[in-house]
Amino acid sequence: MIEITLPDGSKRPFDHPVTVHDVAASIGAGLAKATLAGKVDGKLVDAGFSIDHDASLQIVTEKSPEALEILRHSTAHAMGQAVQRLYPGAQVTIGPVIENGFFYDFAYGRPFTPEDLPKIEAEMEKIVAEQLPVTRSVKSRDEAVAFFRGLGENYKAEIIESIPATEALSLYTQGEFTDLCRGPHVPNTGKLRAFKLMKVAGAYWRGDSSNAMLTRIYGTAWLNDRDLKAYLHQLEEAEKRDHRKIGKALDLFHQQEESPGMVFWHPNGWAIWQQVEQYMRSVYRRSGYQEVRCPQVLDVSLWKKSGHWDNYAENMFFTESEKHTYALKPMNCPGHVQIFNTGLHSYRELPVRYGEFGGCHRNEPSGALHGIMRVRAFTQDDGHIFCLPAQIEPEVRAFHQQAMQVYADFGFQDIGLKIALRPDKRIGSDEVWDRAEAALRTALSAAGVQWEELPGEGAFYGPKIEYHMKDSIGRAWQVGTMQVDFMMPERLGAEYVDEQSQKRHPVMLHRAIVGSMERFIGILIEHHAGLLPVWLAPVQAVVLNITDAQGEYAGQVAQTLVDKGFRVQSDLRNEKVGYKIREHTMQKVPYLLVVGDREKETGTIAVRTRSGEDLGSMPLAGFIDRIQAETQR
RNA sequence: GCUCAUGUAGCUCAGUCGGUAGAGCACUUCCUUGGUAAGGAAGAGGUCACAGGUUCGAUUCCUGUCAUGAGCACCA
Repeated sequence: MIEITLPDGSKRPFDHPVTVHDVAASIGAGLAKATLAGKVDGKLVDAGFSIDHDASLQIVTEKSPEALEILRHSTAHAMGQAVQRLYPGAQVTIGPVIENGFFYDFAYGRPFTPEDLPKIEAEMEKIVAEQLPVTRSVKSRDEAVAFFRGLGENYKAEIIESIPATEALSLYTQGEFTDLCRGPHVPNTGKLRAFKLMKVAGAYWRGDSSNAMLTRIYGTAWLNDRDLKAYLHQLEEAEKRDHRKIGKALDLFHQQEESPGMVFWHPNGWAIWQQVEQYMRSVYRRSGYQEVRCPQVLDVSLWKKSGHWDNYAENMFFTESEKHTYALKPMNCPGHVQIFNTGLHSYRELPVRYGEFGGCHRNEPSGALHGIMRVRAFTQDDGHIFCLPAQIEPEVRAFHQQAMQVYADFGFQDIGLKIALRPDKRIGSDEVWDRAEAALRTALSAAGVQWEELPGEGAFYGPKIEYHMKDSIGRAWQVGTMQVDFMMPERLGAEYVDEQSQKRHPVMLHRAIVGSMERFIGILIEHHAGLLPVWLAPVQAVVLNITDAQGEYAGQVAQTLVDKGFRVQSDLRNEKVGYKIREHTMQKVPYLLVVGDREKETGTIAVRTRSGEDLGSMPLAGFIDRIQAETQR
């Protein structure tokens, strides 16, 4: 006799072991049909799972939060099966569920191409129509290895070999297809719903670039066609926000073949840059940083001392002159240390804070380049704090608050925080690392925020806090960072004199808020879909005349606003006002100021916003008050 | 760097099963002076990414290079 407790608290007795599906059927035929899986004592299991003891049970249907993941995983299996039907000899490797879908990595004689996808999709549809039952079986590790070797699935066998021998493994079979899988899966392939194969890409076996390149096929899967369509639509919308597209349409910047990974800033784009830079300069000033400027090109001897020659050379650009080898700086820290090293510092002076808009060059792998988000020449809002160990925590806390204020001012609320902890390859004692990591955690706790920890991801000289922001299609980019460094001051000979007149090495904190100006502006463009807030907009208003009769007045209005410090242009072309409005609206200019005879006579302007709102006629002074209030920071 | 795809006018894109190319918008000129998202007409504009090869002939086919895109790896 066993008793099954349902989520509503009701209990059902059975005199023999029952499956999840049996229990569902005892409740109703409709529920049985809708059953995708079950949750027994909180553990996800297949619908066919047999319960042999008193247990709590939750039936998983498409309404359950777990449904989508199960569906996606089963859809991945259907794709694996389809590929093996169409391309005998293709080996399946791993096929996990990811955000919005799934992928599967295949090893095959040739890479798959986009042309293969429709065929595979059609075969998947067949598999769905066949309604193949999905069954689970258990094998010992060694049995499983032998089984997959027998099938010629060597990659699979390799994965299983790395699992302890004592573990039993579950295999899922549908028709002729069997794969190793933790499950659960849908009871039969007929349960699969709306799916679409999205793209093919290369991916290294086990994520290691020294291994073979497999073909990865990405797919998306949803509960119904409506959700699938909504997702595809969302992707299209996101594409419209792409900073490369908007950058071209709004004439912000361009890139060209002769300078891969570098940016030509056009007047409009540079206007945005200047706003960001001047804002960040005021942040430096308000938070106790002294702005400095260092050379771009430095002799390699310095990079040998700093450790970059040994650890970073493959990412650096070099140049020669008169038998000396120089490097373009990939980082600003060694330069700041040189400034700190001039003169003698007392512990009383600390913390010393330097800030720079530091241009860096890094020879990034060609495949990593991405618009202005990932470039080879970029400018960091890079600051370094030379301080005492006891000052780490207050400095980190102050930085965090300042950083969050900056993000909020730029319109970002959703910032992902991570702490990257000690890597295997590191310098310094565990005790020092303990202290450094604890300081970061304490500072963030004090700020009352959540973070994710990334073991092994820290820099070799210290742990770091990373601030991440998402772009329009969900890719997360690191912007700000705060790093604790116990090494560089020693390597480069930075010193201060302590209370006992002893020379000591200060702790060095590396910090950036926007990270790279280029990336941050790229994210700004995507975040606002090009509709930059008035204080950042490259052109804040355009004055439009209706006929030549108001040309002079329009010019005066524009000049008055320019004199007040606003970025304003006039458009006096011989075009209809509707034409000009369309053009400047598409250029996303926040305010269009129309002047006709009425405005000219009364000394007013008719104000229209880029969203199409008509604010009516107002005296110029009234508009100035408005835009002034809006652009204050 | 790796896999796949792409590279045609300022922009967005057609096209040539091998016979040196076309649209819309933008641009120039003329007409039009019109009150809130495209007024009309005419014109100019391309070594079809670059370099080799095959061919009577290559923008088209092949190879290589460069760049770009997606993903992987790497990272602000």
